[in-house]
Amino acid sequence: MADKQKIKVLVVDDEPDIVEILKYNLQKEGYEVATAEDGLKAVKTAIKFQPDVILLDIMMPHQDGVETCLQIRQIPELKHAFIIFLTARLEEYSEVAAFDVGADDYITKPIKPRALMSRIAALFRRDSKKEQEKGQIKIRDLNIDRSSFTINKAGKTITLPKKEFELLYFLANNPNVVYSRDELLHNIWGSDVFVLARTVDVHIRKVREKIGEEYITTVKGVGYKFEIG
Amino acid sequence: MADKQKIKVLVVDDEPDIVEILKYNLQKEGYEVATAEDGLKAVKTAIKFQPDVILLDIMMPHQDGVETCLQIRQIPELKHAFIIFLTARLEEYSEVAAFDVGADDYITKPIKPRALMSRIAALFRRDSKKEQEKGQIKIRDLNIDRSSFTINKAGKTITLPKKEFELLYFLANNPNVVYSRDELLHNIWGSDVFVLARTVDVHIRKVREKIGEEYITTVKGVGYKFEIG
DNA sequence: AAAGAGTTTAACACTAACTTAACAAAGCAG
DNA sequence: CTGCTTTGTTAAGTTAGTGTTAAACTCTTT
Repeated sequence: MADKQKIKVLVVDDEPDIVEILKYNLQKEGYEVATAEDGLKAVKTAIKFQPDVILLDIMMPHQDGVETCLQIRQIPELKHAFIIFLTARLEEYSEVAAFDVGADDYITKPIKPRALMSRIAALFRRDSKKEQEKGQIKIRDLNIDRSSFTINKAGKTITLPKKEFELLYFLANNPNVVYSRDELLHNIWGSDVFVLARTVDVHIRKVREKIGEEYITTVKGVGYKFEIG
Repeated sequence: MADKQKIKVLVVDDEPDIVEILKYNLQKEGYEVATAEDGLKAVKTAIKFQPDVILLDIMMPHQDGVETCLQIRQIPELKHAFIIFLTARLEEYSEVAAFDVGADDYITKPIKPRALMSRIAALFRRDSKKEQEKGQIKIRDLNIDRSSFTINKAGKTITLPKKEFELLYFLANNPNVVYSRDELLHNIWGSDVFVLARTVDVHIRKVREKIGEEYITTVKGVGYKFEIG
């Protein structure tokens, strides 16, 4: 998240207005942006530009988004790229078809830039989690297992609900680092969700209740951290 | 949270009720607020007030929000300002038109104050992250770690409360420089806080108590400094 | 449409942290 | 040394921040 500046986004749409709006907003957020006006040019540009994210309109002249997506997915250098479809609500491409073709997400027009930014950010949140690969954290006497949403402590297995688990997982993954409630909300709930910061307190409470008080400590006026060492 | 006071928001709507609600909520969150009741007055007020965020109703007498937005975007001093449109759902200004005109976001009425606050906060989140780029100080036999608000000394880890940590961190960051109590208050408590200078003494005491007497020395008649070399 | 788990909000209780105050000790000028 | 000023230290008062519980809401399942 810290190196958002370097993330490259390719915007593909035949309507110059939309391209401009998206480009403006993306650049404002610190992304590097390239554009293309149809599917054929999109593929060429993508090869040169090596984008991390491709925003792809479905309805385009010459070659539509679905076909373009298929082509891009064939190119080894672009396999890591996220592809997000942009669809007018009336265009009845089924969502399933879009995902079938290798898209990572889709957004219906009219596009709210804030929502779009959130989704892009979310993609990288998810991705960075994948990079951690393990899914398992062994820390102190806890064994935290992402695949089953369980904690193992001294032979006992505790299953946590989603949010509680994510909270513990996030903190345990960054031990000894203090996170404010807002940071925790942003990282776990997502940036497009509007919840009170105090919600975090309640979840902390539940986690402590279930795993014990000795792991998560409060730094008053700042936030919470997972204690280690 | 400490520097939120400085963020200025201009609320523009022809319905006094809405203006009041927004003003009340924004002020409660620590924003500085100005208001205007139509597009023409909005432009004038904006020039004087130099807001960081402008909340702009679309349907207004005399001059609507879209036109107003266009004008504001022409003014160099206001180019950095975030513009958020407020729209009734039934007003059929296309969203695309709104963004065309240079808006950063839009929110449909009825407005949930909490959601609005979250969005505004989100706009500035990136900036506040930059401040946190500070990190670790190694000085004498201390290891001062901002991310966890802890001091490590000879293998022992000490967690300090916020103010005490900030005090030590500030002094250690400028070793051998003497700061008066007022300077410390200004730099750590903030320039707009009214507390007695002697409060610093007590915090110095607590820090000395926790890390030892040998680091912070008193320069009588002047203030305190972190001793080194 | 009722039940139930998960989540969020709201309300009240509690305490660490902060501030103030008050007195003791130390430094300094004469 | 004596009186005055500045700082140390402790304790008591106050507040902001957090803990805690319960109720409300959402979403899914039956």
